[in-house]
Amino acid sequence: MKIFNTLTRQKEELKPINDNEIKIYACGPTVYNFIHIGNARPLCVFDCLRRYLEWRGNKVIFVQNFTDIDDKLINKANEEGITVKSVAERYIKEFWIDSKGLNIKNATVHPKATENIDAIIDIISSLQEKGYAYESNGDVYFRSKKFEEYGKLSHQPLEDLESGARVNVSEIKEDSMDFCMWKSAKPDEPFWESPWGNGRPGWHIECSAMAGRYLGKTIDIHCGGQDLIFPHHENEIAQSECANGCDFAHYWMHNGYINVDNRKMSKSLGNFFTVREVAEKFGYEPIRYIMISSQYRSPINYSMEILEQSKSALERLYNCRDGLKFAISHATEGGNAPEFLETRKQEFITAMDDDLNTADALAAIFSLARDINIMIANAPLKSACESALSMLDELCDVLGLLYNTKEESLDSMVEGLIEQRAAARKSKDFAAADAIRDRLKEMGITLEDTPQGVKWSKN
RNA sequence: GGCACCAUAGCCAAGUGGUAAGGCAGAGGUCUGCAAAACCUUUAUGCCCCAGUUCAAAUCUGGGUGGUGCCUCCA
Repeated sequence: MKIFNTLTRQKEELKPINDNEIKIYACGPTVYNFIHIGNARPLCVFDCLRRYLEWRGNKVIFVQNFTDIDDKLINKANEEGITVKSVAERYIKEFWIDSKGLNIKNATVHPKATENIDAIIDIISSLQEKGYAYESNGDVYFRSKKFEEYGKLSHQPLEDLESGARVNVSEIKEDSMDFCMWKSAKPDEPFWESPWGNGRPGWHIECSAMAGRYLGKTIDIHCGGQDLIFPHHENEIAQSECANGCDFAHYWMHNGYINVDNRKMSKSLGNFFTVREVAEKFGYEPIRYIMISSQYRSPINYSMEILEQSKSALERLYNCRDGLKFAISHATEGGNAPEFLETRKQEFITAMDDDLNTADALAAIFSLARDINIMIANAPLKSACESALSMLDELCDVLGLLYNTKEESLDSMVEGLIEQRAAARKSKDFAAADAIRDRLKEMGITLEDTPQGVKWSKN
């Protein structure tokens, strides 16, 4: 499989450190609010990456953290007059609801920053011993200029980053490009004891510490949104590589933004939509579909229109699967797996192997759906249908789609109505038949007449 | 100022040298008592513009135009 590596700015063959085992670290949410659509993209995209690698026979160790101590959490806690811990707990709970709704598989480990303070202190101490960190007024900073490779991920020499910086140089720091790893506690802030006094960790150091603790000194893939390249990931590299003396991550993957009216969706611009509010109107699955329907590095312009389109596109796939299930229940025994299954599977693999081209992979699934629909129309044998169903489910599952299971049974009242309608149709009383069909439609049950009999589905 | 990215039909979106995938929406048809679903046909002689390279360019090169992002918390 080839992956576009931000570090080298080109597609590279993925070569894991250990055969058939891939260690992935994905930066997780800062839990001070509901996640928005922009946050949902890396969640969906890298979940696909993980599912695909697993489907291809790899063991994937996937670590995604929760940032549960941070200025934004403290502000939120102060606003609401509650503790930082309760803010974190609340939004972690909300995160799980959205995450489950989007069909994101749980990571192997979901570490919290506050549960890894010891590891954070260890790495800072080690950096201090090596001369990469210095203490100032109870804060601890990283000496960016001491790390010669600083800027290698964002491909910016330090001087250029510096000249563009809009931050005022603080008297506490030796240099404007130094960044904070440990912040001394202000009154009424949560804190932990440390060699530098009471304080709390900075944002970048927690990821270095947790990646190191749960995945080792060198990991295979580190991923996140493009806006994390600088400074977050650049700083993680500096910290981890200086502390450990080896590569931090071999591959860096960054997803593109979700835009609104062609502008980046972000909290500071205030043009964001939460996953929750969108899901309440359209359901979760169209959101995931949108994330899958284009290549992960290109921008997506969010709109109601694409949500509607995604919903319709999904409907096509659901119809195909329903049709297949109906065919299976009415087919005669026997038959073999049709040849097109393997063809479409190969198309799917080729697409995914090319830097996770989910758009092309999805096209392979739609081609498969067409093949299946044509097959169904020609009274196929049972085994042919069963193997087609399992292929459809298998490929959709790699993309994490078609996960909403519809009800498979009807209550006796509805069954009675369906029988009455069948009788009415037989006696050519179409008015009565249509009345029953309309009534069931209002109840959320759609009837379709097929050569094999009536087919129903629930919304 | 530095460094990047993007521009393909009404909408979304693949394709990065060999003659425009797929989805949504639209049109016509088949099937059906009617519908629904499905299937078939159809919808860009053209991929922002201008030059150039080439037998061949959406794809490569140069120059424009328009838009965006990062350099500050951000996925």
